[in-house]
Amino acid sequence: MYWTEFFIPTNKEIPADAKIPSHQLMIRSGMIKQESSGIYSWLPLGFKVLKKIEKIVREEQEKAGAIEMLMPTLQAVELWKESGRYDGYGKEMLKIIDRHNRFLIYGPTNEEQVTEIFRAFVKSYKNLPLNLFHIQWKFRDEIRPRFGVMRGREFLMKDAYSFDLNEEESKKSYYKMFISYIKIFKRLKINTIPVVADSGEIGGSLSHEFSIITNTGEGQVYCDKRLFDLELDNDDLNNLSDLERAVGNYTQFYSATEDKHNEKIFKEKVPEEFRLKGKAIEVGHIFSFGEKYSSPMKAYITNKEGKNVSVYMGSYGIGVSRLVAAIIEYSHDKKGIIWPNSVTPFHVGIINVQADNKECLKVIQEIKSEFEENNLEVLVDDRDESVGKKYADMDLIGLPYILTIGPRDIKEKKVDVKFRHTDTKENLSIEGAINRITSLAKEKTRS
RNA sequence: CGGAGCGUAGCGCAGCCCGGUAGCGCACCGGUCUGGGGGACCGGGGGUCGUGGGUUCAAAUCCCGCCGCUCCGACCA
Repeated sequence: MYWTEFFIPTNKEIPADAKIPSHQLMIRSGMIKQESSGIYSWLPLGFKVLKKIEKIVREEQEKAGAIEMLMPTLQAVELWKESGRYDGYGKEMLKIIDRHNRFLIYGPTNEEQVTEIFRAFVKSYKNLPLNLFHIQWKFRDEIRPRFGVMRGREFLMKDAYSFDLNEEESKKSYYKMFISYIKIFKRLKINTIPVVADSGEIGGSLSHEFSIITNTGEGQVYCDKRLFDLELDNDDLNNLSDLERAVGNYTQFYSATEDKHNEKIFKEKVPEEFRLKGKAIEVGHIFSFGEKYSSPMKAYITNKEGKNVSVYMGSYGIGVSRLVAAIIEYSHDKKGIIWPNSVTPFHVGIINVQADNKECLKVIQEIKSEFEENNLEVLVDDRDESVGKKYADMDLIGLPYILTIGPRDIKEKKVDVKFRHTDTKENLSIEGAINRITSLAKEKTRS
């Protein structure tokens, strides 16, 4: 992709309304544009990242046995009255009246909807377990939206819903999702902390939040750093005891939110060098809530004995749009964003020092196609701008590998390579640079 | 929802207190020179001052209503 043929409206000025780094950087790098309080357009660069995160989430959820579908954004309020949540959720629900004077809501979540689908089609224990997920826009009419897409009113969320015959089976589904979440966050290169959580409005007994620690989150979290070094074996875990062991590996370490934190236990359990406390951004939340919805909504299944019983459910959310901001909070410097390879909008940025130098353009085109043959995405800054501006913009939008092509170096078939992650530069041969970056990018994109 | 503040060119702001027909930086357009970290010079374009009303000979400026946005607090992926 050439910069002049794409659309990246960058801005040098820090927008007055944006207070936290991710919000400022997303606006300055032309990823998003605010349309209303808590409502944003996703411009091409932001959209690319959003889609990449979405893809990773989808792949991992499917590996864990969840099946993708799509439910509508608008829901009839009747379902919410049936579950008893209509009053509980209250003003956060955006209500819409259609021309027939029917009340609809822009869904803040989909437990009711999916339960309705389930009860319409599934009648037998033989069809269980089942886990359905979708990635859909939600709307919660927050009292005070803030921090850009971190706490918007409209947001993209992956929500999965599990259906099981009984509590034990349901636990299995829950643990599978727990492990799947660990894998997702690993691929996104963010350290998340699973914290035992209140289940809030969703309700239920077993619940974990997955948070990342940054300077600008909301609410304190305390944890044991050793959590971050844990490795998952890649085997598919299918029986409860294996799953329990894998999850237990994580939950054995101390982690607590402010309200549940116990300084004494913290100090007993966690050696000083592993103690970590900071502000948390919640990026995922999983719940097991049994019959909370299936019972009032009569989502019954027939068990082996021929009896009708309420299905056991759980729900599992990931804030996809929030993750874009969360990753930036986690990975940026004064100059701009630093994307992990797995979600970067382009892997390689190429700066053309002299916009009208034909020889440079030719070399760039060759380098570009070679990267593209290796499935790396390339953005060539071919604008007729000063070099300084091009560097500043490249750093701002956060591409991991930045090549400088200029008349000085191409005579010797060399190129300057900047590694954004380490903020280091090397002068390499063109072939060497291509090989090096290709292997680095692939290695880091996988894992 | 309680408290505070803001709305003037695409962005960041000054002007408002003390009323007299709107300004700065960046961005943008044309040109010349440049080009290895936001380059220089010359020449240009662009604003119903959020909106409705009131006071006044005269309102960006004073008064009232409305709308929008932001910040601090209580709530949420």
